[in-house]
Amino acid sequence: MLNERSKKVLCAVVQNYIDFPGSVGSRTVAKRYSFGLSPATIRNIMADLEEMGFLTQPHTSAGRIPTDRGYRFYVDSLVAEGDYYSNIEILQGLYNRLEALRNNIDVLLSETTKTLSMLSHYIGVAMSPMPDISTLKRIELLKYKADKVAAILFTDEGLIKNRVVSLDSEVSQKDLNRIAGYLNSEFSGHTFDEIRLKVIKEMSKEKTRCNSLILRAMRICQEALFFLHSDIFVSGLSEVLELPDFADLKKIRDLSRAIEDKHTIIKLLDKLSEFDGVQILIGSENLMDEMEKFSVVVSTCKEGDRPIGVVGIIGPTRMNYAKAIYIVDNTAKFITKMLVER
Amino acid sequence: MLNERSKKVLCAVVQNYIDFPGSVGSRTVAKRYSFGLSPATIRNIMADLEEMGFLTQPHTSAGRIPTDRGYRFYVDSLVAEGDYYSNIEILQGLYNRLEALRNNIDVLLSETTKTLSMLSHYIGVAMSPMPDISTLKRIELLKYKADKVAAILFTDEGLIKNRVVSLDSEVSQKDLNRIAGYLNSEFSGHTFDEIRLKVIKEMSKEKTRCNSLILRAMRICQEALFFLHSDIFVSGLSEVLELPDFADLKKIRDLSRAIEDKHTIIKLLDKLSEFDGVQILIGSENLMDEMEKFSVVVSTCKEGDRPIGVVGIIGPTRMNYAKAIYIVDNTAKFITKMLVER
DNA sequence: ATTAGCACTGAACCATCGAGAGTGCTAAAA
DNA sequence: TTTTAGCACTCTCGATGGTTCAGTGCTAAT
Repeated sequence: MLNERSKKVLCAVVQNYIDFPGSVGSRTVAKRYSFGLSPATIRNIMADLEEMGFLTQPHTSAGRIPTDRGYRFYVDSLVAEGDYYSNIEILQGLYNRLEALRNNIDVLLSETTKTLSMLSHYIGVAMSPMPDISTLKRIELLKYKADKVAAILFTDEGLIKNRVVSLDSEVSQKDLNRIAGYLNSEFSGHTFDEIRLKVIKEMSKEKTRCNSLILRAMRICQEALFFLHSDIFVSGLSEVLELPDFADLKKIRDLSRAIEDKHTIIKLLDKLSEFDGVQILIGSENLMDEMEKFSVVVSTCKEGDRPIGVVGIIGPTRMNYAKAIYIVDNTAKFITKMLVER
Repeated sequence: MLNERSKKVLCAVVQNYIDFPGSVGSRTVAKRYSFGLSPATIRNIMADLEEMGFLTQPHTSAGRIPTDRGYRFYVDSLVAEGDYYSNIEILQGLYNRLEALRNNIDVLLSETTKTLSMLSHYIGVAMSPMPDISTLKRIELLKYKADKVAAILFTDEGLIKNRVVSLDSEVSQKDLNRIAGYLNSEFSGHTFDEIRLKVIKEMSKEKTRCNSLILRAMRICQEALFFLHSDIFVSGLSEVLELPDFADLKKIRDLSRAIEDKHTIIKLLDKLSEFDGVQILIGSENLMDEMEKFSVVVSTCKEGDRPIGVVGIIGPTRMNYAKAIYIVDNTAKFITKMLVER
């Protein structure tokens, strides 16, 4: 459908647009990339590419700029060729700083976003695994105040969460230990989703309602395990505001709305986390109105098949994809190593 | 130095500028605020006010706009008169939503910032107490992996923090309990600052180095207590971007740089937290270059004399101060109640 | 001390114009 | 048949200039 020559021209246009702001004309392409073709020929090809939806004109008599579809083609051929960036030294230096934080996953992820945004000059994002599908490793209950208990949740993914829950009556630490023991024997090794179901089922049993220990245990679970959510970290908005792409206010508003709506971002990243390797969504592929001018490049850190975190970059569709892919890929691998070895 | 009439004119100009964007001229003041004076007289007064540094002209033959000093005078007289906003019902409705979160201070504060920004249409900020001056109530050590321990720190302010620390050798939970017991007996009731000093002192003692239990305890403390920092929550950037004040890119960049630099914001809020009641910093009073076009309205939640949290609003200097003060004041009182009753 | 009157100022808006970049089309060349 | 040169055309962008308008500062009268 697209002959070799058209492909080359398309990629040249996209590349040039990424490298230099401003629409790209036939003359530029003919000159800068040596096709041995005259501007007129390039013009014809570009007209064809426009017809096919890879390029568009901001206005008659301007050059062409890529559409989302154009970027997609470019990125796909980039990935196919494995033609990324490469200067590992710079990365390594920044990663070293993160080494010291490996014990505390939330601090690690939060700092990782800063590193990502520094490296890429785009927005860095990172997300801890979705609690719903995380598996509980252990729960500990510590008496906190007379009728409050701090529940410490450990997951197989290495997350540690603490939540305070209120009880209807005072309970001794000894009783709490018994309750915790019971909960661990029942729920350890199950995902939070499963546990929630079990709790609901258990609560409806006659037997449970009579056994005050189990009843208490279930109540605590209800409060402690519901409404858990992924932690998400975002940083580097000020980086992208320096880019010429963000000259207009509307775009900035959209972006800031999008990144403040953590819930939606979490869903987006979660959906991507089932795949392996670097995933890329370009412009409207995001399926979020506010994000239609932006691209997302992410990779999921996995231990076996289980996601243990997501890292990535958000930037304008006119993004240096080669560099972004390279950075995200390496950062994900680095974080994976740190989290798995932990 | 400023006679009654000048004061009134000054406040009228500021009020008008806050209510309607655009510089305010003598005619407007004379008309909208019934002084019984002609525009010409107002003009003279305004010229005086400019000379004294309360007002400024964007350009000759434009109206006047307030300087930071002008705002300051206005705000001071606002506070002196206790002349705030008042429709408590709206607030109450939003606060109810927060009630459910009272057990978990970080979730509470994070949601509070959203409420603040929704109410004010400016940026909401909230900060947990500075760990340095928080007092440790209890420390618990839970075995996490072979050579890792999760340290759970409880403070008198109601914070719960967990950190993972690495050990040089495996330690049993029983030993950990002994270590925790020792640490609690030694450090409970002391601030983290004090504890850090004690740890350093202890580490230098010959006796310590020989006692492997104490040595371990100190090592754990070192890792767990150092580099603690306040949690800070910020939200509502997209709200302020809708304001006409944020038409120009430079301002947006400054603001986003300022709120991404959490460290500096923490220092700023910390400095303000020693005072009681609503504190206001206008424009350049912030002493941060990036913040010179913005104002901060905060109030510290205290239990007795001890700060247990800071809540506030960041917005343009052209801010509805009466409303902002009202919102911050009430929110701080509400949060204080929730945290203290906990 | 206050005010009316008036000349003056500078931003904002609008229309116009020329330059420049780049196109599409046509006809000639390969 | 494909490629290219040539040319008319289109649209943006920046500069220019005129007009309007809000609001000032000053002066002289009240």
